[in-house]
Amino acid sequence: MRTAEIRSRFLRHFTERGHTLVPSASLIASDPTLLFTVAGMVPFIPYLTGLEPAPYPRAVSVQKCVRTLDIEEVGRTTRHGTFFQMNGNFSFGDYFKEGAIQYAWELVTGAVDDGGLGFDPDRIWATVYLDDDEAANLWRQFLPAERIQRLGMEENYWSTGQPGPAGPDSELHYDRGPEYGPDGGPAVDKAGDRFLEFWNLVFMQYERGPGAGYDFEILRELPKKNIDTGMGLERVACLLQGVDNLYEIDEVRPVLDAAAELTGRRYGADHEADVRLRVIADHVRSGLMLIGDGVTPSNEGRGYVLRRLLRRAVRAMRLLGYGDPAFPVLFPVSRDAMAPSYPELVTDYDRIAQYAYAEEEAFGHTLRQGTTILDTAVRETKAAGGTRLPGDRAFALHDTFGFPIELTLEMAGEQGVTVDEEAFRRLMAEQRARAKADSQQRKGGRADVSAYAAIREQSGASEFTGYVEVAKEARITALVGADGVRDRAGAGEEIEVVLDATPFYAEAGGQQADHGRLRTGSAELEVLDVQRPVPGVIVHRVRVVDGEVGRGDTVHAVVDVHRRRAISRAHTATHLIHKAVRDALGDNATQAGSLNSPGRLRFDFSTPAAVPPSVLAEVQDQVNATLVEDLEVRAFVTTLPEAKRMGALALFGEKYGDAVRVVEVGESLELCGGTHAARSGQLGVVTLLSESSVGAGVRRVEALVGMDAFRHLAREHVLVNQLAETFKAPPEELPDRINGILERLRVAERELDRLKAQAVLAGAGALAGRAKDVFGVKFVGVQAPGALSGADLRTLALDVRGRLPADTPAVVALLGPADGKVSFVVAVNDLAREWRLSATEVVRAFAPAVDGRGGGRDDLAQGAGSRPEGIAEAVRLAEHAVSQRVTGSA
RNA sequence: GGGGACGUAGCUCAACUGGCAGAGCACCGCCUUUGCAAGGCGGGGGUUGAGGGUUCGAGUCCCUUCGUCUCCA
Repeated sequence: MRTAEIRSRFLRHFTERGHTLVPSASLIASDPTLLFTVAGMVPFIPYLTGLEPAPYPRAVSVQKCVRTLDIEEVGRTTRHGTFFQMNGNFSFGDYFKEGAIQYAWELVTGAVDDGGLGFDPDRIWATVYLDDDEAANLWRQFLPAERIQRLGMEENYWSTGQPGPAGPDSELHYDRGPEYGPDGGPAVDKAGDRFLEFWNLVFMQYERGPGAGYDFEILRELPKKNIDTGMGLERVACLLQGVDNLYEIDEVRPVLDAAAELTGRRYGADHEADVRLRVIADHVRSGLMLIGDGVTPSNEGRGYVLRRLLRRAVRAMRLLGYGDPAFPVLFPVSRDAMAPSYPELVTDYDRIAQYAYAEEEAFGHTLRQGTTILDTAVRETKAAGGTRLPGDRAFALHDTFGFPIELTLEMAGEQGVTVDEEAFRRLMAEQRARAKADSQQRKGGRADVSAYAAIREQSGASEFTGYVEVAKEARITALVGADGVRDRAGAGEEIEVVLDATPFYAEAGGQQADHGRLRTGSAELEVLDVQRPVPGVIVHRVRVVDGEVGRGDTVHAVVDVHRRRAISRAHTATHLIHKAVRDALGDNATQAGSLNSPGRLRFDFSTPAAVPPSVLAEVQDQVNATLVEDLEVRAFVTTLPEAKRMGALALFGEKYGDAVRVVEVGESLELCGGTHAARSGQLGVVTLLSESSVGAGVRRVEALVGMDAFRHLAREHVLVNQLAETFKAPPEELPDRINGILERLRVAERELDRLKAQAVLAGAGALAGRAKDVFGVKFVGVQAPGALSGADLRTLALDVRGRLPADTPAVVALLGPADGKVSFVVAVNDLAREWRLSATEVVRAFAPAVDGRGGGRDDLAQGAGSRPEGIAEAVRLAEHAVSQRVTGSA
């Protein structure tokens, strides 16, 4: 049975039994502390923990998941995949153990013709928690007692590790037969090779207290018990397709085969090669799905995990002897294998391919660079007589240049050199420890998020009324200081205020927070920032300007309208720019972030290359044309499916509830929770300031809106007029005029340099003629004419040296006073150096006479001093140094 | 978030412990030459990413900042 078929049967089974079908959430988890959606229940956490009321009593989903914790195991075991799909049915205070077990049994053993999965009931085993008699008894309806086993907390108890819901669970296993291991059921087959676990039913029954591991207290029974199940889609596919491991199911195997063909390998012939092929198949699929959900390769967070997956796949191809770009072959294969379940992969493929191929190419660059560095490291190791590459070299290759250790091992081995792997691993461990220590230290800062959740529990969510009003009477429901919740605050203090309702917009979606004032009968507070630390709680960070406030006080909340409007105009402009950018560059140019501040905006979007000025001009033109039309900005609330039907743009990874807000301006239609201008005409003018790169594949434009834009343009206008005035040319001729001037300036400067050099060198002949004979050495020691810079002096000295016969040892020492200082140069010819005369030594010998210092090389040295009166003495000392050296060595 | 490396001519890169900013390719001109990456001679091209500091002197050392690459979390 194909994987897509199993998936649709699962969904049908539960929707027929009253479950609401919930589409898979994005792999980008809405919880910012989670890197990815790592389990089927992740999107339901708020309902399962009771944080939010569930919108339906029962639900079913097939959730995309990514886990990279066991990335090293991929390909080596049968069941580790970095991407997998979790089939799950959920009950929120509705049915409990009996329903969960019955539904599961019906689907698993139901006949294929009746929409079931058709497993042989005689091969199904169940495990339950030690004391869970209730579950055990329920299973007895379907299974003989000997195929129901009781296991401990390690296997059959579920908890998050935090205080909150917990409870026993029950797992279904399939007996693959004696060829996979001994009899005895899951209890003896801990590795799960024969009795493969494929469905876990979690019974959320209790509330647990704090404690590490399994050492915690059960506080009470939950008033509303929940069901959370997870059936590994790949595992079931494995079983129903009769293949050995998840890399051989229909959704993965084609990639494996394609990789085998590219590398000329036969799958099954060589264990190590098989592992690599499985790694490639797994990572390519994960990469495809992650990019599909809007993750892009980068050096941090999710993007880094993606990058690592893609690079590991490329690396495995290299190790199999294939060095050309492989993704253009492998990705389309993976896309076609996954398309039956995820048709959007086909429509989004251009965008996905763009990132994947670019990443492979970038890694190719890294590998080429690393190869040359590795080669020199190997050469140096050999030159030093060693046969073992030091661990720090291998680590530097990995750490600094991103060259994988496996390739280092392989390529060093080819050149007959081993690698100190132990040292390498030690350095890796050190780096890991550093990063860990740092993140531990950082954790302290955000512990108080729970405090805000508690406020919501107690006082309910704060209502945002700012779409329709900018002032409101409200009540203070909580005050939070640095040390926690408190009752009062006095003048001068900075605290956080939560209201039951507020017109203040909290920073979100790139739109900056409102500022303004809160006034009570006796106090005045200035709002400095507004944030929403947890959903439903809007926190105003304020400074108490005057008086004293307390919890329960009534306040008059007034938004700074001037700032709000300027921000709103920027936000509306962002939508228009987004639309224009997509019109100009294609729909692949999607928003990757934005910032809307008063009168100014920043808009990041993904696109492969720099945007040419002509396109920017086009974008700016289109936006301003929309402003002139003075279109109405319409905001309305609708359902997500309806919004999608209308073609509204939704950002990746954002979490939208059932009701979504849509903002429409002309042809621009976006899901958006921000505030906007009422009509596009209110924006006045939009002017693009710059276009730049944020990172690979992402560009940024910045723009001004309204009066800020106008003032900017006006300033530029004045500036151009000033320039026209200064250069005596009409504005349109300025570029030519300035280029002409620069060219003339360049010519003049070169001429000046030439004349100066001529002047400097004019005296060179005379100076050379004044050479004295000092014990066989031609010596020129003089105060140079005119005020020469150090560089000029050097040129002169070299010229003088050049004029002296090369077959006689020669020393030239020139000193030039300038601005109360003295610079000096000594040049020595080759023959003089053979006589062991060093320019540096000569300089050092006379420099003190002018309170100077200097040095250089044997043939040329220079320096400077601060006492021009000492020049004559210095010249004498120079000559003395030469004579001493010559006579001393003669 | 924490580390590491690198920013030098249009491109690829040199410049030893601080001491004359260079090479190859590309470009322009002239010459030579019917032959596939043609040869010879000559030439232009640089705020050594930016800013500050140390020093007689900084591409080189120190600090700040921007950018690129990379590892770890």
